[in-house]
Amino acid sequence: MSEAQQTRERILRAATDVFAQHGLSGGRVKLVARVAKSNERMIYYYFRSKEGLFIAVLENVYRQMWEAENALELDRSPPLDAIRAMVDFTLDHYLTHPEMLTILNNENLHRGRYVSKSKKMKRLSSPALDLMSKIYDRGVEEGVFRSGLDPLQIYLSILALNYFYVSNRYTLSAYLGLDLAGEQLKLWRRWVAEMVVRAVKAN
Amino acid sequence: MSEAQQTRERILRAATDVFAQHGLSGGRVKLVARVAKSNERMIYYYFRSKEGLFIAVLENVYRQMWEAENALELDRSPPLDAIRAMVDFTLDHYLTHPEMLTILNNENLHRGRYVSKSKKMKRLSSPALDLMSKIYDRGVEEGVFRSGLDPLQIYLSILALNYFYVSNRYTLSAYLGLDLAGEQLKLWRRWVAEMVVRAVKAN
Amino acid sequence: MSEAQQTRERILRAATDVFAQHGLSGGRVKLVARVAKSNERMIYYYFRSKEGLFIAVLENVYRQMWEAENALELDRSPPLDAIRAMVDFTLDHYLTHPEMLTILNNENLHRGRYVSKSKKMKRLSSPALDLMSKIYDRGVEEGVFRSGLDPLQIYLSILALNYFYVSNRYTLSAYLGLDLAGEQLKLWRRWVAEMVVRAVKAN
Amino acid sequence: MSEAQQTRERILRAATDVFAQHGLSGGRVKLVARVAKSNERMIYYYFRSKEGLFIAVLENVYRQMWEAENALELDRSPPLDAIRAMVDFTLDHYLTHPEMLTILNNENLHRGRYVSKSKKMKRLSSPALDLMSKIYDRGVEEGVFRSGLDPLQIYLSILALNYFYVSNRYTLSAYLGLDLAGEQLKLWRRWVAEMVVRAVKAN
DNA sequence: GATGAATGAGGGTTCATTCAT
DNA sequence: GATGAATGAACCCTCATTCAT
Repeated sequence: MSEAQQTRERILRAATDVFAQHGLSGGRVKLVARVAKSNERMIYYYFRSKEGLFIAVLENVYRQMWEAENALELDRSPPLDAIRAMVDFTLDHYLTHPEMLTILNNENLHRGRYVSKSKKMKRLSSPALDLMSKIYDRGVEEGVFRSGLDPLQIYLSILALNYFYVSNRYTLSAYLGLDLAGEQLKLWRRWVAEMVVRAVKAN
Repeated sequence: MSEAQQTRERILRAATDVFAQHGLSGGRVKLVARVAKSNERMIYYYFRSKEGLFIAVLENVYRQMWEAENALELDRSPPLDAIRAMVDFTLDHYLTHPEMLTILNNENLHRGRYVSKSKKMKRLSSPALDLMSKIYDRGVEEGVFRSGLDPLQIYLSILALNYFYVSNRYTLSAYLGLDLAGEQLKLWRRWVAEMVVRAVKAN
Repeated sequence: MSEAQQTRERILRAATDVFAQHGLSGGRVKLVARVAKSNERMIYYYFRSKEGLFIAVLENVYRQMWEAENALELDRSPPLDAIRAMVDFTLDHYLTHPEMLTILNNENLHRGRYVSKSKKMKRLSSPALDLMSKIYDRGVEEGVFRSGLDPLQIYLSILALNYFYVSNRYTLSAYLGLDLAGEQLKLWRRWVAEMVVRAVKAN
Repeated sequence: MSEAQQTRERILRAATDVFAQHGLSGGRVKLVARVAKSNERMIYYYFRSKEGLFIAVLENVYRQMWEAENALELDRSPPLDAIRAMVDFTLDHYLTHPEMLTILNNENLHRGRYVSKSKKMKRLSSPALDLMSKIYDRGVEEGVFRSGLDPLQIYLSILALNYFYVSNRYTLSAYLGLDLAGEQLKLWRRWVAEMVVRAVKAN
């Protein structure tokens, strides 16, 4: 990778961290420059504006999710195992990419304004959703899943249960007076899998 | 209510809207003043600082949730019906108080920093969680629920499934190319109830 | 003293402290109110404006100096003793009324703008200067002082040597790395008396 | 000097004037920018804050004094002439650098707070004080000065007599109803020299 | 005589951004 | 490709002051 590309990369990574920690309006261009060990001018050179930088970060976050989903190989696993693997994968991805959550929350705050400004992101389609459809169909075929369900809803449920837990752990901890990390996390992982499985299993 | 209190109230409501739409750092004090039909100075008169204002908004959002939960009367409903009512209640509260979601997201962004600065919010305890415990115990007693579950997990699941759907509808719509409002919303409501019921029902 | 007058008095004293510590532009009306255990509105009630308050403080400071000078009884002391008494008096007054120094400095900063706005202060005349004139004349008459000197210059010298020392002790201490209080102060007192005496004594 | 340095210099000069005329809290950043023919932002670019700017001004004032003192060449003058030269030098420096007085007064107001924040000013030592020590020692050696005096006191006396006169001329003029500039100034210069000489001269 | 509520103007400071080199 | 200097607009906040009661 050329030096120039390295600079660009460093800025992008720094921006991901900064926006993840402070949000879009709270994230300072100056801080990005400092974290990236570059200078502000370079940010404008490579990304045109703060908004441009944010969109690049957004694209990167989505792309990483997309690539990770794409790497999933569950075509031949038994349907129930595949479902459990999906749960694990989702939770792990959120835990290892915490920046994703806050950056997506920011997008929600702005009602998806920046996603729609990106040319790259027009309908990436979700590999995981496609996968879930296949798994579900196979499960029904094999008689382990009950028919008539919507794979989208199953998929969204997995996202929801994990997203909420990881995203809200700080306020929930404060509100409920519990520590949601550690042992609780393991229990939650098992509980989510169980919920989803019970939701789809035949009889 | 005195005129002074009305002014305070107007500011608080305006701030709730503004912070809900733009976040904490994106929310402008000037805008709050304009929306409240007051002036900037009064904000500092009543709330000391922008941060003080945000904390007041946060307290208000929590209090409203707490009051709504407290008004729930499900002590004598059949356990399964009570569960379904909880799902409905949660989803409805989120839909009618959309400001809650973004404001809580902001709190999560800052890792609960402002909740912990509030004196009023130290452990409000959640009436809904208590209620869920009672419902669950009764359900087990009556033999309709299977035993050995954690009411907290059941409760969090209801929150998660609804929170995610309402909070992320804009990015999900864009990402998946669907409209999650309208008919889809009704289906989701039914699906959440079904998931939770299946998770807790005896056999 | 009526309650009303007490309030006025408390405000005036508080203002003297506040202006002495922070200067005119640095002194906050709010702080004066707090220190006086009253409220801002009362300040405007009694003094019309911040400037009016400052002028009242200024008048007070001058009046106290004037009264103290007026109480000096040195008409019958031997001239040399009288001179020494003047030195002591001046230094002591500065030490016991440190607010005077900063408030006068402030006046100097503004080139005497506020003195000239006061109706009460138009030419109070200085009792101490008059006294010095008498002492000097007597000293010449008695042959202990040399003739041809200007009592004003003698008087100003006493002021200068004491004013400077008390007023600048903080910066001088920092600049020269010395402690000008304590023992040094005693030596200075003696030195000033000696200087003045040597300046006026015949041969 | 580079253009950038010129900008910095212009701001510093402007700030010296503004703080000298209005004090620290009375001095407006906006005014500094206007006088410097620059803009407010540059002040923060070069000096970080209003306080930083004030400290820079303070350092500059001290440095100028230090340099001027350093340029004094009185090693070979007859001791009495040297003393008189010191008096002239001090008075002239105050007259040509009137900003020094108000800025130092401000420092005194704040009890030397800003001097102690400066890294550059930790003990510059005073060339003039060193010089005075040498002059005094030589004077004693040559038998023209009486022994047993403290050069610091002699030096401070010169400062005091001149500082007071220049610094307080506005209030004194108003208070005493005199004009202290013009002819009076010449007389004062002579008087100060005479006082100091009489204080140190043998017999 | 005393107080809480309200206000406009302006305070210092920081923001994202662009100009030169 | 990289950097220091410069900028205008806007930010949060505080000021002295006045309006009602």
